[in-house]
Amino acid sequence: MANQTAGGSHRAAPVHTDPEDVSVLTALSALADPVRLQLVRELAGSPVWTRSCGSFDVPVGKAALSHHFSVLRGAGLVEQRDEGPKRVNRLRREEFDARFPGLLDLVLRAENRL
Amino acid sequence: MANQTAGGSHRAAPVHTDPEDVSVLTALSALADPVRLQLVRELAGSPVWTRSCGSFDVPVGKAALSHHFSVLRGAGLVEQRDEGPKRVNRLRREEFDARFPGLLDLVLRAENRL
DNA sequence: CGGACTGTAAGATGTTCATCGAACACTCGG
DNA sequence: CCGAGTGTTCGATGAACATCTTACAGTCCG
Repeated sequence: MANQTAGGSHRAAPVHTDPEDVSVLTALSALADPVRLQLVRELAGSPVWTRSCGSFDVPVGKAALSHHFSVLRGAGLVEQRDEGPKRVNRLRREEFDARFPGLLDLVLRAENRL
Repeated sequence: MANQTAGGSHRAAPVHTDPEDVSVLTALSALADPVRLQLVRELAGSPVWTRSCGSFDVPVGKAALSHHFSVLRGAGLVEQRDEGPKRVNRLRREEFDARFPGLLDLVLRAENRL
């Protein structure tokens, strides 16, 4: 019957935090980690809603990966949506940029090595 | 004979890091701490070279304080100079801003609660 | 249904880091 | 030279966190 994108999954919906409710400290802490930094960067270089959690080339297991995405959600950086068995991601560019102007741009600059 | 600012103290000079040599990760990590955030903010609101390390109203002992200043120096955020028995500080606004445009401005905005 | 795939949850482990207390170094004024 | 003031270093402690392993909960396909 109902398809994935349509009806709605029976899975617990991911908890999202509005960037407006995020403190500077939380935002900086979220970005101050090599793995999460790479996630954000890869995400920024991909079309929206195209990357599932497992599609990232990071050197950690899926449990840790799940944790990192939880942190990114809590910082208002990433939005997630269930699409069949996968959970696809979107970088909340505009919303996050409205709350912290220039921060994402800064982090995404190639000049900024690790 | 030689006065403090002139001759040069016999004390170990503080180790400074050029903002140009600082990674994004280091910069974000340095700012992702409540005590250091407060130090930077207080420093930004004071004239240059007027604040000694002990003049900040932070809820930590002097040992921890010394550590935090070390981190801030390592991130290219603060410059220190010995002035008599005191060590006075300067926020490296322009230099840091050249390396990470907008980051300091963002952190100093009053709108950004802790 | 059963199995492959994807992600989350819980518990254990190890490391990093913020903090403190105490000892030390240096400067300056009596 | 001594003492007050200022800051650093060292060792230890405790908390936070990143990670793993294992177990579990969904979704989809045959």
